This record gives sequence, structure tokens and C-alpha cells, in this order.
Amino acid sequence: MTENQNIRVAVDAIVFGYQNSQLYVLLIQQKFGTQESYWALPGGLVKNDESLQDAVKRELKEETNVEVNYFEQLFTFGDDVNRDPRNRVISIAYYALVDPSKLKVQADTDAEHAQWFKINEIPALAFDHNQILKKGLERLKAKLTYEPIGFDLLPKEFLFSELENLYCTILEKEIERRNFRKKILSFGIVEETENYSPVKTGRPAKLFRFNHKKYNDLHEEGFHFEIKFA
Amino acid sequence: MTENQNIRVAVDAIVFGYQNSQLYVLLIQQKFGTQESYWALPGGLVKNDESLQDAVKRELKEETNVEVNYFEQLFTFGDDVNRDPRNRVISIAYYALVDPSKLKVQADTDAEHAQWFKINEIPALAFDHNQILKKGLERLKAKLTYEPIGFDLLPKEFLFSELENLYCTILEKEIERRNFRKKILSFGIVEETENYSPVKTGRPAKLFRFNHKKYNDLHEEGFHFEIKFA
DNA sequence: TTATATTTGTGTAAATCTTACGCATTTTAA
DNA sequence: TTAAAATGCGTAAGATTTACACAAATATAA
Repeated sequence: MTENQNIRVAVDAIVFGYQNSQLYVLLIQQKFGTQESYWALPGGLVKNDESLQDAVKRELKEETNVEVNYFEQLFTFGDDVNRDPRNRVISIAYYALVDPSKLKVQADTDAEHAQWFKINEIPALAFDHNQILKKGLERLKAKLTYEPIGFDLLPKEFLFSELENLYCTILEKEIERRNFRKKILSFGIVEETENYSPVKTGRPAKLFRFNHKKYNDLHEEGFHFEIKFA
Repeated sequence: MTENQNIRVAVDAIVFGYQNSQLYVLLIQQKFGTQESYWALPGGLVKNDESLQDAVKRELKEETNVEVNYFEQLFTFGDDVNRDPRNRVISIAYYALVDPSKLKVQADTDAEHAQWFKINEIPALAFDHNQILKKGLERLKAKLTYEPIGFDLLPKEFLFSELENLYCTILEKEIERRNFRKKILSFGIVEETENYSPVKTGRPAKLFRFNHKKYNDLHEEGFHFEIKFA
């Protein structure tokens, strides 16, 4: 009985990007198989001698030419025995956040079929990928409130208003500008730089930077990041 | 390449129990294989036509004779290619919480090698099971603070002091009795019963009950359970 | 029967954190 | 020079959290 198990192991990647008050996800167009022409999450089968993390990085790179160095495991999909009509396949889904500079890397080498989609313009995807994406989005929303991951979606130096908009956009909520700023600054993990934004409209604004080291130190001491909204 | 993938898919179960200010985990003794005589988490290979959830329930039942109807997926372990020395095996770990009545069901039928271990008397386990358990425990601790799961470890009717001790024990923290009680009661999800505890020492205490329905209703409306301690 | 030990059950004041709210400043473009 | 656009700032009221101590109900032992 242990000898005839016939289950494939795949990984899938949800890669989130953000720009101009829009959340994006990176998708690829299926070329082969029964799900041909459907868009899908990047991913594929794990190799025998490869870690799951490596597998998801490799597949992403192969299929979209995007490189990501940190993926977080999201969930393993394997309760629906027929989630892939060809074989029994279980998929370990991962997600990653990339900064806006990566949003332009489409139509590359063999990644011609990769494209960034706005989160609310996602088509019907192959397999159970809409469901996977849904779970990823829920996780993103939840994490945004209790871990400082929003910064991973912004350039190294960013405007406070961008951070603000990111929270509004992803969480689909209004926020009180003054209180938000006060709160974030009170943590002491975001610092003003000497630079001003190149934006030409309105009063010039200082650029800010997330201080990873400071956050890690505070975190060690028991600090918990948390942003709540009514 | 897709044809020669050779990776086994297993599930493992962390089953937590609680009694008398002690947190327990259910382990089995390995009978075969290189990890013979080591204690291990219940678990085994998934069948081709079986959901992951069903697999973990089946394995647990087979190996320990304990039945659990809700497992939560914890994490998938598959980055270490040699975590099982025999083959490449990835394992989807689940955890469950059971009430004290199940703590007695040892030495049953074919479950003679199953045993409850106190959480701080866990021996060296087979494979990477200590690591899996560690992750499970972290999750349990975290969830305890933001979801009302402590009740799953108690009998249907319980003393407030038992709930209190459960939190202290698992989180390894002191708590302020009056504030804890006030807080929990303020949620309106725990109700007094008409019954008194059979304990014969000290002032007789009312038994309390967790109202699942009430919690679900409140949760729908956006209520978030949360217990924090200094 | 009385005293002691044990555990339950409760209130309040101070401190902290959260919320709500509006206006002056600095720039660009008309 | 004026209008439009976005930044940057402070405070008072309300809500939540914390810290803290003693009386009540029972069983048991003296």
C-alpha cells in the first residue's frame, strides 16, 4: 500500500505588487493541458531533490522571470481530490510581496505570457486558483494589520501618503490621516529621510524609510506592530 | 520530467489535550522503520483518493483510537529533502484540540502504543517531529489570544478558575484574575449555568459554558475575540 | 461550635490609548 | 497674485486597560 501512492506535489506562487493605489497579482497564461488559455498562478511540480521554497522560486523565475527571495507558505490545497483533472495533485501555495520596480518586468524572455492583474480584475483562473488567491488575499489583509509588511510593497523610500493609501486600498477602509501617521511614527520603526519627493503638486513631502533593524530589535523585546481601524 | 516525480505525501497530527493545569500531546511509538522505538506524532501516507483532512483523521483513529472531527492545517514540512531518511516525504501537519474526556482513552485496541505526554516532558521524537510540535505549540499559543479556542480544551461546563489556569499554563504567564474575568464576561460569549462545581474545597463556584452560537453571531458582526496580558 | 483554610466573587480610581476633529504651510500652475 | 493641491501638526473627550484588596461561602480540623 505504501508503494502505490500516486500523488503529485506542486507549488503555486501568489506574487503581490502595489502601485498607484492598486494592488496587483502576477499571473501566467497556461499553454498546455486541459486548462489551456486560462490564466493561472505561476507554479509547477516540485523536483525530487528540491526544497519546496526552492521549487516555488524556480517556477516563478522560469515562468515570469521575476525573482523573489522570500516566500511565505500560505496553505496546502489537497482536500479536493480532483482539483487537477489530470491527476491527483496537491499544491503548497506560497505568497510574496514585491516592490513596484518589479511591476514593469513583463514581456520578458520566456515570460511573454506573464502579466500583472489588478486584484479586482482577476479573470476565472485555472484549477482552484481563484480559491487559492482568495485565501492569499485574506492572509495579506490580516497580516497587514499585525505585521509591518506593507513596506515590502513600497519602494525603499516612500511618502507617508503612499503608505496611507496602501492601507486604504488593500483593506478597503477609510483611515484617519492624522491618527494613522501619529500611530506609525509612535512605533519608531519608520524614519524621515533628508529627501523630498519628486512629486510636483501640493506641498513637497519628506520621504520616509522603514527601519528593518529597529523593528527587529523592538520585536525581540516584545513589541507588537498593530494597526487597527474602526 | 513530470513523470518521474517520486515524492510521498504524508499527514501528521498534533492532538492537544488539557487537564489539571497541564497541557498534553498525544504520541505513538514507532514500530517499524529506521525510527523504530522513537515516539512520534500520529500520521502516515495519504491515500490516492482521500482528502488530506480524511487522511489525518483516519491515521489518528487507526493509530490511537482517538476520533477528532476538526483539524486545522498547521504547516507543510518539505524543505528538508531528507526529513525522512527512507524517501522524500513531505508532510502536511494538522492540529486539533480535544476535551479532557478523551485523555483517558489510552491502551485501547490497537492503540496500545499511544500515550499522552505532558508538553514539557516530550522526548526526542522521530523525524522532524519535535520541530513540527514546536510550530504547533506556537500556533496554539498565538491562537489562544485571538480566537476563543481555549474552550475546546475544557469540558462543556467549566469553572472560571479552570479557564484562567488554562491560559496561565499554556501561555506561561501570570494573569490578573479580576481583569481576566471581567474581560471574558464583557464579551458575552460565556454564560453562567445553574450548576455548581462538585469541588469540595473553598467557596462553591458556578459552572460556565461557552456559547458557540453567540460567538458566531458576534463574529459575523465583526467582533474580534482578544485576550492580552502584560 | 468555632476557628481556620481555601477558593470565589466583586468595584473603583489612575493611567494609557484611541478617537474625532480643522487649520496653517508650502509648493505649482493658471 | 491667486487658486488648487497636498503636507504637517495638537488637543480634548471618550474608551480601555491596569492595578489593587477584601468580603462571602463552604469544608475541615481543632
